[in-house]
Amino acid sequence: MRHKEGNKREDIIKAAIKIFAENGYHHAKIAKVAEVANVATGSVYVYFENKEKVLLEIFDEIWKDMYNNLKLLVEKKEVSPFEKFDALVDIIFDKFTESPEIALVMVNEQNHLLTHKKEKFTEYYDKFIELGVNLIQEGIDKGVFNSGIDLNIYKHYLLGAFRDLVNTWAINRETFSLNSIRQSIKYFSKYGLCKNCM
Amino acid sequence: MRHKEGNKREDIIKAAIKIFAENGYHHAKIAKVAEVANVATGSVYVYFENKEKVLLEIFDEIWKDMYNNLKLLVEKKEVSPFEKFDALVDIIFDKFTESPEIALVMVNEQNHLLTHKKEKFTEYYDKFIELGVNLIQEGIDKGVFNSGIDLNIYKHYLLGAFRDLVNTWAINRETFSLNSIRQSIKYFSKYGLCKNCM
DNA sequence: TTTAATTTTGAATAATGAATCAATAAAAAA
DNA sequence: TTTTTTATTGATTCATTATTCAAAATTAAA
Repeated sequence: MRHKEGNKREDIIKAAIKIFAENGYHHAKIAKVAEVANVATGSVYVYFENKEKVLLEIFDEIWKDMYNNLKLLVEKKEVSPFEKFDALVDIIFDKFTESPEIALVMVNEQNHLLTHKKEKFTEYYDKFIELGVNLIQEGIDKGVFNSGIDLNIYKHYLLGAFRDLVNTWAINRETFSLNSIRQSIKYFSKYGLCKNCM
Repeated sequence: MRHKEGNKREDIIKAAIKIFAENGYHHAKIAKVAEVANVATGSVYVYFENKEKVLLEIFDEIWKDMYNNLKLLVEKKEVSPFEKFDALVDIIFDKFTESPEIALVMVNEQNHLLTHKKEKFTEYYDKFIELGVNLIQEGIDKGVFNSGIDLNIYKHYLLGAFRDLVNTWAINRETFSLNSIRQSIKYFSKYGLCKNCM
């Protein structure tokens, strides 16, 4: 009997990220994804049930990876809440530095999926958020983070800020350096707008 | 000769906001928009060149309105930077309180339009952002806002946070009150995460 | 080799829905 | 009232593209 040759599944995912980033999910054609992946159109449907499942799979892989990184971080006892917060920012930025296309797909498509999901969105997203919230709660408990913070609201505040900034960078890379954005997020998040307010 | 009866153009816009919010722009059908607006499918194409122009018109109206409100605010000499900042937050939240559907359409579609625009996105968006940046710069100049802030980055930070929070509220209205989110944004923006850091 | 099992293919299909346009309706002017 | 002009209609067209599936290709086992 015949064996599956190469990593067609992986090739399709990579091609899909590229094409979805270029055109947006809705304007992306499966035929084009297949072409870039160097497989036949039909092969996409051997590996994935339909177009949306390809997108969901992309998100699953991304959030799974980021969740695993965050899990390692959270467990470290010797690291302070401030250092952990910076490291959390780094986990996300490192992922997007690795692939701006992923950043674009996330910014443009994740929200729509979360809002109109018929399918379950990846569990790793929820798990990631949960760990992030724990991390900040730890800082509050230790008395170094502001206790006036509503964590349920704060997590969206932070995520939203990320999304817009990463998008800004991804479509405008000559103007913004990813590193300056990374540093700015760390700064704003900690110190806020107000000078000498506390 | 015949006169245009009623406000078909307005009816179509209103219906489109509703339908785009429910299904997302890409899954929304012009036939359905026409049905909700109580006009024939063809009438949509009398008032708008194509589907995308309907969406662009929605954004134009929203940002025009918010820009005009912000303009009035910025001109007030007697109001402090802090009060102005709170008022800026209120302008956006008031718009979304007025119509959660608008919030959803903005959160889901604006980014994609900005990223992949062939058409020019509404000028009022840029103008709004510009005024917002001036407002914060004023606070820095007067010595009450943190001068370490990179405004070009901060504007996206703030907008992004808005987007995610408003979206969270719009799809999850039993859990989050719009007012608590409004207050939280004002709080986080001013004080940040860090306790006694400054 | 031959057969069998499985993968890969891509042209054909089928569904979708944006956009059109010829026909009709309504109001104003003659 | 009749004519003219403009607005409205919605069934139809037509391009697009996700998905299918029968045939071809490939490899392993017999």
